Amino acid sequence: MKKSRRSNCPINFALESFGDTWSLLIIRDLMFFGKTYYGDFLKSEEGIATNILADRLSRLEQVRIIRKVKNVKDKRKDTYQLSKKGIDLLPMLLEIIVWSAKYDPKTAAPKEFVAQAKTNREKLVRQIRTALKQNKVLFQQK
Amino acid sequence: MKKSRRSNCPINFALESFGDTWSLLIIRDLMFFGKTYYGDFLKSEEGIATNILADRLSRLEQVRIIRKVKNVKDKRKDTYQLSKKGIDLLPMLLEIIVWSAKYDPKTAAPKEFVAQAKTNREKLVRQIRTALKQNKVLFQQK
DNA sequence: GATATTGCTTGCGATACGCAAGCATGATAT
DNA sequence: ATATCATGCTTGCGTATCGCAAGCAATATC
Repeated sequence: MKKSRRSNCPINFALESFGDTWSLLIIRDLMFFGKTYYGDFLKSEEGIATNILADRLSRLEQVRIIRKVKNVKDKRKDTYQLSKKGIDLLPMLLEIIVWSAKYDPKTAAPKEFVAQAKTNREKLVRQIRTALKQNKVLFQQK
Repeated sequence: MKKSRRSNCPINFALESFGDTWSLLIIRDLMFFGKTYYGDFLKSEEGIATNILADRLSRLEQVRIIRKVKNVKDKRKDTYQLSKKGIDLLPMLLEIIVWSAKYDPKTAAPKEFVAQAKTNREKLVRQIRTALKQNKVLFQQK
C-alpha cells in the first residue's frame, strides 16, 4: 500500500521522486564521481547513515532513476547505475550548480566547470552523457 | 547556535537551502502563481500544515531566497516575495518541469509551456522575470 | 464595541532520522 | 576445508521532525 500523490504538479512530481535531503547527493555521486558501490556512497563527505542510504537507493530504484546491476566479479558488490531517466536530471543538476556557485562564497564547484555550464551548457551536457556511457569519471574525489 | 554545513558541494548547498519536501512548492507558488500571503500558500493543493509553512517561510527568509514585506493596506497580511536569489532559481525550476513532464504521465504541466521551456528557454526566462517584476500572474489557479 | 479574519504558536501522537551494533553472504588466505 | 575478512545491508533505540488540531494576539470590518 503506497501513499497517493499530493498533486500532479511537475515540481511536486520531482519532490516526490527525489525531494529529500539525501537522494540528490546519491545522484550527484553517480553522475559526477563515478561511484557505483554501496560503500562508495557511504564514504561521501556528507556522511549518510547506512539505513538511510539503503532506503534511498531502494526508493530511487523504485522510481526508476537508478537501477541495480549484478556484479559477476564480486557477487557481494552489486553496482548502482543511473537510468536514462536519471541521466536526464543532468540539466537540472547543472542549473543547481550554477545557482549555488553564484550564491555560495565557499562553493567547491570548479570555476571552469561552472563557466562551461553557463556558456556551453548543451555541449557540456553532451560531454557528460558520453562520459557516463563510457563509465568515465568526471571528477576525482580527494 | 546553527548547525554547520555538511559540505561545500554545490548540490549540498542547494539541498541545505531549500532541499525539503515543501520549500520548493512555496517557491513555485511565488514564481508562477503570484501567491504572496501566508494564507495563499496554505491553500495550495498539496496541503502544507500551518506550522510547517511558518517554519519554511522563516528558513527561506533566513537564506534570503524570499523576503517579507510589510503591507500598509492590511497590517495583518504581510507579503512574501522572491528575492533576486530566489528568482535566479527559475532556470532550475524550468528544468525540473521539463523532466517531470517527460516522465510523469499524469503531469499537470501545460504542454505549450513545456515546449517553450525546451526550445526557447532563454526567452521564457526573460518573460517570466519581466512578469515577476510587474507582479503579473503566469498561471491562474483553479 | 462586538465579531470576523489573518498569521501565526503550541501540544501531542505518529513518523522518520542518526547512530551503533548485529548479521548473512561471498571473497580471500592458510 | 576452514578461518578470517569484506561488503551490504537490517535491527534497535533514543531523538528530532512531522501532521493535525486547537488556541491566541493583532488587525480589520461591521
